[in-house]
Amino acid sequence: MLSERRLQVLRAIVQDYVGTEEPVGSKALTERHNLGVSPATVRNDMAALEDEGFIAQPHTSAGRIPTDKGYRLFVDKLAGVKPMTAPERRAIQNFLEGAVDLDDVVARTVRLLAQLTRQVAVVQYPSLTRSTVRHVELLSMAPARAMLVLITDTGRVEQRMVDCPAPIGEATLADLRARLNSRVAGRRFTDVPSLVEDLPEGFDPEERGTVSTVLSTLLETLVEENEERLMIGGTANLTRFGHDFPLVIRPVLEALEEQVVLLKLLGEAKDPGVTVRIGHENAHEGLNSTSVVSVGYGSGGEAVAKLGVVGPTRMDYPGTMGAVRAVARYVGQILAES
Amino acid sequence: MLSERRLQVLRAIVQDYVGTEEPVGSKALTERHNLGVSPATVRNDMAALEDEGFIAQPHTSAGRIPTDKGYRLFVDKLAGVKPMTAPERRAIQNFLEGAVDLDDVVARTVRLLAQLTRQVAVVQYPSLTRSTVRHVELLSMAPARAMLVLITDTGRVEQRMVDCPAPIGEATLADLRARLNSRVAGRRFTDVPSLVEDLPEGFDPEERGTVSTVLSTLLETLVEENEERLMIGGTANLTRFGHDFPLVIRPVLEALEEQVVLLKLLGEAKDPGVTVRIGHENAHEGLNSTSVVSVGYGSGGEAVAKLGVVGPTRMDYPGTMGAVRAVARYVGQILAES
DNA sequence: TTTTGGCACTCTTCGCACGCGAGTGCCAGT
DNA sequence: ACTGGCACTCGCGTGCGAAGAGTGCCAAAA
Repeated sequence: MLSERRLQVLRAIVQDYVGTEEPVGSKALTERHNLGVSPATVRNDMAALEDEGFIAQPHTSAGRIPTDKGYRLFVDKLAGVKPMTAPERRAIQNFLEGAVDLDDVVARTVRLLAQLTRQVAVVQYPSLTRSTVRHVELLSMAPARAMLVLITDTGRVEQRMVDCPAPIGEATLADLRARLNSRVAGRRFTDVPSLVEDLPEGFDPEERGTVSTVLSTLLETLVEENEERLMIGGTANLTRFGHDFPLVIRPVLEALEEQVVLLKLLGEAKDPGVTVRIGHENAHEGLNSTSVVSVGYGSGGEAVAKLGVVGPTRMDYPGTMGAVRAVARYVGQILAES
Repeated sequence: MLSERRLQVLRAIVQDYVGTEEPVGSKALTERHNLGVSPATVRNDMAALEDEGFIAQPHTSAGRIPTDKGYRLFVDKLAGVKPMTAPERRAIQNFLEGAVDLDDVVARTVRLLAQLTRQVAVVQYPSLTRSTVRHVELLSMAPARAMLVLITDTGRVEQRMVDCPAPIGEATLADLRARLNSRVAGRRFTDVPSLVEDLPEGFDPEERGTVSTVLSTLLETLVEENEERLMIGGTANLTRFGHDFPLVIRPVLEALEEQVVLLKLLGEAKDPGVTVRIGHENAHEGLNSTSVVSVGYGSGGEAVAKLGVVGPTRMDYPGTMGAVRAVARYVGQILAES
């Protein structure tokens, strides 16, 4: 087990390294933090910490830098979440309240997160399994062509063209719309398939083809709606990665363009609070030199989506976690109001 | 005036520099291109080209690199557009044909462009002044709350909540929907305001407030719809910018996040064909070391939006222009079909 | 007049040696 | 268990010299 002071030394190393971006040595440590012991003692502690794998030295005779494992310990045991100051919280709230619709909320959230953390922000659109259908609309576009519009309780709208096997009359369409809505309005996505299963039976045989075409399109749309989208921003902050960044930045940019990767990344975090994944803890290897700080957010008490930031492992964890948590909280409020 | 051979020298310099990314000297030039003259002659020509401002040398006693003005001449007079090969064209077509809806078309186009040109791709969503309204839908959400859904001929759907001053009945809503559609369906965005101007007059006095609220929301939505959106991709290709890129890449990333900037950028290109803006020709100073190759595309003969790529001034102009033109052409086809 | 070969000159780049300084590890002493 | 001292290791910056690429200019040839 590591003594209390050794943990303090680790904490000091992380803090200094995050600040200076340079390997930190024993002497500098004792000067900047008053640990009450001499450099020699600190050296012993550092040697122990290195044995345990919490810190490492880039080359012999250079200072130490924290390893992923070191950051992990720091995050878990040595540092809390740094709450936002009152003015910051007000600024967040004000900025988010200016949003006019869902897209705008997400867009503003991304900007805000990127600005607060000076890192790359990722925000998932709210939706998914807990979503319910608010309304389904059917419009006739051409004799054998209809448009299906799906509106969800989170305010998202999805449309799809439906090519019918046979011409369809306005009356039938209106009838179908009415029946459809009476069954699925207010219901969860996941419940819809079983609710509409027997719907074609209520129609004339020659219309059933059309009805089931419409229904299967609806089901498809629901599934696609489940495949969540997300928005990213603040990629310019990637330039903060460090001097060696040309090699690091490329896989990160590639990963950020693969929405699938990001969604998986956010999805992995099951923790109810703020989740931190450090360096190699990220499954995607392009992100092995980054840390991801994420948290769920949602309108009610339930989390309906995730948001977070991607930055260098050498980041200000307490501050970032604080910002992410605060933003999630206020976005939740905004969503609940609208 | 510049002699024919001097232009050939400039062309050779541009080609070599684009290929090698290194300043090109007189000797290397005569070796790689058989100009039929000696290095000394080429040196004289280079001196003349430098006097005219087409090329420059980074330091004394290094090779020459083209200036923005040099690239400009190259693009205008010395190089044509390199057409895509037949297999490439087939690949483009196949890839785009897999798209399921408008978003997907745009997304695929971005990927395609980024891959073909190995640069950052920008695609504007089709829409704008020539767009027409396909359908307007009104849904009751709560007693005094309605949802307005706007569907355009390009397949885009926009929705907006409307808070009414007074409760509104289903019947009134249906009535309004019918009247609204009979007036605006099929009409251009720009014509809508005058078409609905006198609509409230057909309603009971106590309903007029609600009606005009709905109408003004509709007009707002149309305006916002006009503010076009765009999608970008291939940012990982920014790492191709060169060795010195840390400083260059940052303003570019910042510019790419400002959709307004990009829209202005694309909007500036009035040329009916492929437009190339080189280096300082770009108004936004973050993009002063990039070139933008763009072109309009559209479903019919008319261009409804733009697409293009952003890359280093040192780029393969003929190839890039060919790729951009080809993609625009096939996207137009796809849009026309759907 | 244009082209060419030659030549001197300018700079950048690279390798190398050197010294400095930060930092380490170890050990003996408190 | 902590501390001070000491020898050792490297990385990093500096200065110098050689190499090489490229230029500009000039006088001769076409």
